[in-house]
Amino acid sequence: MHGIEIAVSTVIFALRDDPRNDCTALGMPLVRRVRQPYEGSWALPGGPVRPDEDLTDTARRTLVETTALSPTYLEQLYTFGHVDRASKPVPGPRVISVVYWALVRPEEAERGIEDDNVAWHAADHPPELAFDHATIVDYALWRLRTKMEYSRIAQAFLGETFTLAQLRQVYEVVLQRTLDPANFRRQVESSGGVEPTGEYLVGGRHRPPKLYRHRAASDLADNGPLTRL
Amino acid sequence: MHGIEIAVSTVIFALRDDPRNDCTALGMPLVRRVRQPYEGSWALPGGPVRPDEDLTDTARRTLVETTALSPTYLEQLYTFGHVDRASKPVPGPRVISVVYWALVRPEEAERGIEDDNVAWHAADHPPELAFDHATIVDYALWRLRTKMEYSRIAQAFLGETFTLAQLRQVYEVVLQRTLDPANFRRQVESSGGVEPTGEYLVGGRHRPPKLYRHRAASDLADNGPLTRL
DNA sequence: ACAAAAGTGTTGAATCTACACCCATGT
DNA sequence: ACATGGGTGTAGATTCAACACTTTTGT
Repeated sequence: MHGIEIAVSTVIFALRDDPRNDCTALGMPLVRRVRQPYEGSWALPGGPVRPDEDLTDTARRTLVETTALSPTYLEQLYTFGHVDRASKPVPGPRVISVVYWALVRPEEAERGIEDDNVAWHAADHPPELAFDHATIVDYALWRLRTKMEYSRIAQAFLGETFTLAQLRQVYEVVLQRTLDPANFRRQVESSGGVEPTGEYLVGGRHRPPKLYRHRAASDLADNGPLTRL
Repeated sequence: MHGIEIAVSTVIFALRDDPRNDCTALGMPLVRRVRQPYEGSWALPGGPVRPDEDLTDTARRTLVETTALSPTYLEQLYTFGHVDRASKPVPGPRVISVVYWALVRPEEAERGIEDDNVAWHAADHPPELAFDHATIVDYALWRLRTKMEYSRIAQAFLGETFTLAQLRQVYEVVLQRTLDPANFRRQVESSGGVEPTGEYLVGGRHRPPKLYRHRAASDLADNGPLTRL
């Protein structure tokens, strides 16, 4: 038997209201390491793959165990397997990490565990991270932003019903630029990804906006022949 | 120590002239299994990861060992880890496969080993394949076609210099549709991915076409923060 | 009445697509 | 001369981006 360990880690994104700056930002839950190496540093949630467990099940399980979150979107990101990635400060066994990335809704994110060892951080300015997790987060962010432009994953950040302004805000926060509301509306409406519920969101300070829902027909992202799995 | 084995497999694509139909098609080298399970079936080249070997090195090494090919483009595709993927006809240990995909040039493909146990097959009509390799090939094909539309990987199929007609043929064969030569030329020229060498390809039956080369500046595909690795 | 977000309309620019047409070579 | 692929030009359709303007609510 060889000495390579295999683990799953997950980069989790959610839109959260930052109370300090009075704005919403892209957040990411991290767990504090309680063992050497990198004891005390922040790291991505994850853990070893059990012998009878599919990789995506490992992702879901470790996610629930450490953060109590269940994602609306979960996709494999990349497998990091460099020989020395787990043996940098002190020698350790080789670990190959199959990394997933996940999106969760704001309400879901609120329910998540939050204590000294599990906390949300800004996705674009993460603290010092253990192992090669900084690179992993960079790549996950890049994938999120890239995929946002040609798929409907933005909807995975929102609940069952939502207004177009809310959906637009998702794009604006993630892509870090403002979008023209008029053009955005037309783009989304003609894409066929959403459909109006007929209801309106009342109680706002201004004209009540239409509510939309996800169109069940098509998937949030086209992953080709992999969607079947 | 757990009982999960970790291996690397690679889907290799090349454009090859099919002598039967007098046309070029997308080919893929496969190796015949010499052991149970699936003994005698065709499978993707690959093998177990050595303890001191990076994943991409395993891909390169097994590629050379079994097919004698060295690719111009090599990228991680996906990691397949379903519990029962290697224990279908007869029980066997669990194997997680990190799959890569590769592109090789025609001249390179000619040099590759070819015998009873290593042979080229049509990428879109593969024979019965071992394990879940049929799914893997499907996915690799999908990725190739998808990525072809927004990157310059098509150039990895060609040598140092090439004509625009040759580059166009790559697109036509892979995407399985004809492209307007005039519009194709403009698209490619304005993309900045190629630059004229100043030379012309002589010896053809018609007007000698300009020769182009890859522009060294930018990479063939934008893989974000992963390009550094 | 007014402020501000929701939603509609319009215009010019940029891009895509189809196709006409000229150019240069081997036969 | 002519067939054929190499290469340029152009007109119409489609898409994109910017912004004016109307609608509807709370205050």
